[in-house]
Amino acid sequence: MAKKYWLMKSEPDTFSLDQLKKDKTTWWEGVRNYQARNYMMKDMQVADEVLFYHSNAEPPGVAGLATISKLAEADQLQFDKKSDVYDPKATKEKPNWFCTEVKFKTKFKNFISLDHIRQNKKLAEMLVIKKGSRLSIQPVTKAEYDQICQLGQA
DNA sequence: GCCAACGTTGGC
DNA sequence: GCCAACGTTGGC
Repeated sequence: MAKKYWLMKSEPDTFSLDQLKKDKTTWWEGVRNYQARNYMMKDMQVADEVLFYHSNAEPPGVAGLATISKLAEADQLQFDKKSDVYDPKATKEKPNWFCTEVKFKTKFKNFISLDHIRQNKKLAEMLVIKKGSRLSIQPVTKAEYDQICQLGQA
């Protein structure tokens, strides 16, 4: 299957690209949106490329790159009563939420701010700049991915 | 199955 | 901290 390209949002106060660099890999836990979950469960493949996006940040934007390192497995936080993303309806036999493992790849030389994306005509179709697009995992095209890489590493 | 109320996201 | 946009919940 052809490689796919994604944008994954994280709040740097919660989990930043620098943290991922330190940890090397992380399970992308805590997603509680079905559309985002389905992307992880059904569409993501090992070696898919990821734009690591800092949301709720100053400024918001793409901080660097990651890759998918493992296919989706049950999100362990759904079983953890102390977690604020605990799901009482989920059981180990029938988990409700899944997440992939994400591996650090690159921290950009140039942070690509949301503003910067908006100003680039080649990136005009990206979901992240569409009004009200809150989805925390979004597909991107290869062309968009390549363009952002080029800007980030120039 | 509709839809109003409510909660969350995330830029500003 | 505000609030627009959107997703989810739950009564009917």
